[in-house]
Amino acid sequence: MEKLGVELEEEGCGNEEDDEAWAMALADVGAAGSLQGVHDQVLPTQNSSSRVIVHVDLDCFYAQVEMISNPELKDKPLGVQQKYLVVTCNYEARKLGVKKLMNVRAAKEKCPQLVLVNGEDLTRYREMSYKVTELLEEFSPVVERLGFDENFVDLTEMVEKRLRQLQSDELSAVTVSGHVYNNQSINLHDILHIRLLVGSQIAAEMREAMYNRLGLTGCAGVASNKLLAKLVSGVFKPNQQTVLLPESCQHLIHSLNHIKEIPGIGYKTTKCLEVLGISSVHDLQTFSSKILEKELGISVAQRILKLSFGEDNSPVIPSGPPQSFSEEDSFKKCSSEIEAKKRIEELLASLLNRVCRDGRKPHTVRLIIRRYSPEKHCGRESRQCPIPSHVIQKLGTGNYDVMTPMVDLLMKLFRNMVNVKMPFHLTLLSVCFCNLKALNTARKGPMDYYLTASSTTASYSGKRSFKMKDTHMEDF
DNA sequence: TGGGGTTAT
DNA sequence: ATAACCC
Repeated sequence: MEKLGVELEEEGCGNEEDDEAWAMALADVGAAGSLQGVHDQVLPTQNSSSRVIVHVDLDCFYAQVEMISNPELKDKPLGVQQKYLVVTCNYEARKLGVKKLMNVRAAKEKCPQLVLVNGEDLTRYREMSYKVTELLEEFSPVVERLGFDENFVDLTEMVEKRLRQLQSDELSAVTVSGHVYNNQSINLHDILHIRLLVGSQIAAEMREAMYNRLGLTGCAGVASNKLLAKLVSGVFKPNQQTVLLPESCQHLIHSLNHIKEIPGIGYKTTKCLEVLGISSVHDLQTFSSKILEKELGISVAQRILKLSFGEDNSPVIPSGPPQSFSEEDSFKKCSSEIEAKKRIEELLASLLNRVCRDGRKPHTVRLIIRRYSPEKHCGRESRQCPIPSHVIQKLGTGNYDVMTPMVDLLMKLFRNMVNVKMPFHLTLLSVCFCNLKALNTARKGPMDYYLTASSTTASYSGKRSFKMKDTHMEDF
């Protein structure tokens, strides 16, 4: 009995609603009579709420979108190119040795028949990405995006609801959809197993809907938290799904060859841990927490230590509409203010279209640059400022030139960062609109609350079509 | 390494 | 404003 408590992560304290849902599910199980033992087994863990989370991960997303756009590309090895990189490729190409983020030359060398399409314009990918998120939101509104091609959904409530609607004699007939991690045996007397199996059925329905309605395939992983759901979703790879039962949690986490494979332990932390002689999950699990806290800070140390045990109490946070819109362009060299201005104008023109279609208004604009350095890692600098309110007003309207004041503003930010009287060498420019507000919230008073609250709730997809009066941009 | 995103400090 | 993380 204690063992069960250990293998469940101690998720954040269950709220009242969770506990109520628990009690109802347990009542149903109890009614099954022969399943009476479930009570004794599960009740001790009730105070630590147990969730059912699915991680949905589209297969080579950009390549799939391209194949839908142009079906001739199906059954051919396809790569999506950004600058000199193949950022992703379909499975035909992978069979022939092409990898993600491979140099175009290396990819062509490995696979001369490789077909390449340019994927620098993310518009269609972004649109399809939000269609996926919105489809998943139909199942449960609690959907968190991770990049363009991954989503987490908290299925806990949906699972409880389905269990409540099951007849007691149907409980023992619940089946899994897809793979069970580690081929672990299912115990239908274990309510945790039952819940996760119902989660696997919902995951299958989600993948079916994605395929039928959007033509997209993907993987899904079902587990009791985001970390485990994400790790398990990748176990069977294209277009399959896997559920993790609690007893195989340690097996999963120890199947990782290196701590850098744990989501949440990134480049910097990995470097830091390497210096401490930590490279395997076991190394991290058994390392002194005090020393770790001193090296990484208490926050990171405690979080990654828990991650190493497969524990992750972070909630699925509904993403809602985006917090920012940005467009960037990288290049070999930009060394004149004139050229920078031209590039900034292009970025801005696309952004204004996007912001306009969103309907909300950005109140802040930011300019980001990357300076050339012989072979150092990134290092970006940025300057931001509020957007003057008279410019904000014109943003949605489509008439009058909002380009000119915005370009002027951005060039001021540019000159604030770059001393244009000295030689410079930039390799990236990016413009970002952020601090998005629902309406012109400049007014104060009781109405303000209602105005902002309602339109933030709306689902996110392209509304409001609009044509720019501004010149040039996407001539080709 | 691209062209995006997020949150924490 | 930067730095870390994610894809």
